[in-house]
Amino acid sequence: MPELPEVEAARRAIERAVNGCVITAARAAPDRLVFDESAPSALARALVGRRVLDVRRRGKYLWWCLDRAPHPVFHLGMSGGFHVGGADAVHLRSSGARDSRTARSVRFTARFDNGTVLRFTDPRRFGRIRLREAPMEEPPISTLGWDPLSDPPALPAFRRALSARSAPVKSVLLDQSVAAGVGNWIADEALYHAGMDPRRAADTLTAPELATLHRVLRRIVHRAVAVDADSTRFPRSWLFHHRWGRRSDARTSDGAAIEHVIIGGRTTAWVPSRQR
DNA sequence: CTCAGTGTTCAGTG
DNA sequence: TCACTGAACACTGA
Repeated sequence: MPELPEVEAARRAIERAVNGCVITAARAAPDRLVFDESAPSALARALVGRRVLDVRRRGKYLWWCLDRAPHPVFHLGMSGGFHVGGADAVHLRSSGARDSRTARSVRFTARFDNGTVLRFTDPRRFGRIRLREAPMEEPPISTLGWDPLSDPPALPAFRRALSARSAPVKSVLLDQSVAAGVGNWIADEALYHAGMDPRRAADTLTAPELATLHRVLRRIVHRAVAVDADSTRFPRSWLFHHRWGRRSDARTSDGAAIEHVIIGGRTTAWVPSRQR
């Protein structure tokens, strides 16, 4: 799930549930991949007793500003997600295949003094939880480019960034040091609505094309965030609803053929009859 | 059984 | 050094 809109939806849910609350307990599964150099025990130690002053996001990274450093920084990877529950709302150990699968993928749990329980799940374990003294000033967050929601680029900056790159425009959009938070489906969606061939070298785009892409990218992100990243509420006209179908016969809602190519190592859905 | 997948990083190349 | 490409990572579901 996790591109910018999903992470922003998670940020808002967490903020709503626990802003101003004190962490009363924290448990991290022993998992090198997820926690890396911060031992799980160190993570729990740093969090318990701390108050959450703010929940912030930039690109696909989300972090909690506590009343004392270090602060936990989260990345959802390919399959990560937060689950917010009241003291008795979530029974991850109850019966049912789905629940036990979810329970198995819990990598981190925190309890708060208002009874809320927050769980970070990630079956595929590409997600990351790290401690940072000053998240904004340190990698990886300090290396991120502009955020299309909270820090959108002015058109001239957008134009400069793209016209300096010879890689396919799709790859440039996915570059987090350029557009933080843009992921595979948002890049495809933006290029589809901009009528632009994703394989084109970014430095061959004309000024009007760049202006269109700039506008469309912001619109997609805003719309997705406005519905809390609930894809069932994305506009029907979006490529999103059709890109996942069987590759051979995928079509847009009005019948245009969807092709799939690999660009920058990622499957790219596009409509050759509409994108030049 | 095989393959693709809403992401990032790192080694290799030019 | 830089820009770019492709593989690796780990696991699930189609």
